[in-house]
Amino acid sequence: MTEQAKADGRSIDIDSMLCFDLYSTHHAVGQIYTPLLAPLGLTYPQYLVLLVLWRSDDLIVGEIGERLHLNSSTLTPLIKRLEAQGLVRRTRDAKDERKVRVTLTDEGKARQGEASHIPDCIMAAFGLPLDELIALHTTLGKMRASLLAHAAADGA
Amino acid sequence: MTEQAKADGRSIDIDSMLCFDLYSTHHAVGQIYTPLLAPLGLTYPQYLVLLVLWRSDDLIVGEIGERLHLNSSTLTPLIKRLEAQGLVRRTRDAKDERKVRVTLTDEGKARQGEASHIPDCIMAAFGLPLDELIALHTTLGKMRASLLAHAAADGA
DNA sequence: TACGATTTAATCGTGTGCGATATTAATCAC
DNA sequence: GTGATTAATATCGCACACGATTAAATCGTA
Repeated sequence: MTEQAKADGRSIDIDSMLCFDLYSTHHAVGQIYTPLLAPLGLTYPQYLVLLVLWRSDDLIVGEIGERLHLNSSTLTPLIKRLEAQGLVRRTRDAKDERKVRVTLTDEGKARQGEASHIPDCIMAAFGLPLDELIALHTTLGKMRASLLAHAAADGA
Repeated sequence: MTEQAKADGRSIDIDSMLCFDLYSTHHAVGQIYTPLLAPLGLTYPQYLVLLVLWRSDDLIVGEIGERLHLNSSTLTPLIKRLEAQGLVRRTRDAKDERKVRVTLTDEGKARQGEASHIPDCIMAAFGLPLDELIALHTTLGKMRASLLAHAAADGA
């Protein structure tokens, strides 16, 4: 058992509590997004891919994967579903045929307008003041960087 | 578009950044847990179920689901996999045959000792001082409560 | 007692996610 | 310039995760 579990009552199992915090808050976010995205015919990961493309269109699969920390085995079928809905096009790069360029269709671009109300809904659902949200963003950024560094170190 | 996006450069898209923070930090936690749990033959959700049972053995499926915010369609197959590994037993409650009681086997109890090094590994990987971790726990708790309240309100 | 409503798990279909592997294209070595 | 290596995407198998539905047991109440 952890040392701090014995030394300090308030920090018992802070590790598993925090992991569970991330796990369950992430789920709770999903429960907010699902009804907002359902009318647009999108899932949350699909919305994330569109967010990336709305910011900078015409990316290859690997570039989307870098931004979202997803690999091709997840992205390929997901992007094909977006293509089946007519929101993006998948075309082989003429210069390098290994690459698949993903570009928004007119309908894919139009979805941005239809989704424009979502950020305010999310901010409202967070229920925290802006400065606290920014602090949270900073803390989670540091934590993620540390976690990824440890994962890479153990894997090497 | 959000109002604060125009007013304050640092808070542009804080909503999607924060959702992505939760999403990707959660994933990063998974990448830390996976190699730690692999020698025990466990996945992270399976480990969470065992954490719950180690704390209080002999729960019904619904009680585990309450604690982890998971429903039976996720838990039933997951617990069956734990049963197939000989870590838990599933028995119908004699008093109320609708309920399935989940209890640890001796081998399931023994896994707790084999997993005892994990919390310290996780704490180290977080890379943040304890007070910051406790503050994060508090913030995420408030956020989760707000998100769930909004989800319930919209659903009703 | 009977019978409709509720509770509890289980099942089904869809959509992520990942590791391992395969496939194809490009590049490097010599 | 050909063979080996590397890079980029796709495929496969497994394990979540959820909503909707189903099935069985129990409860409430007339």
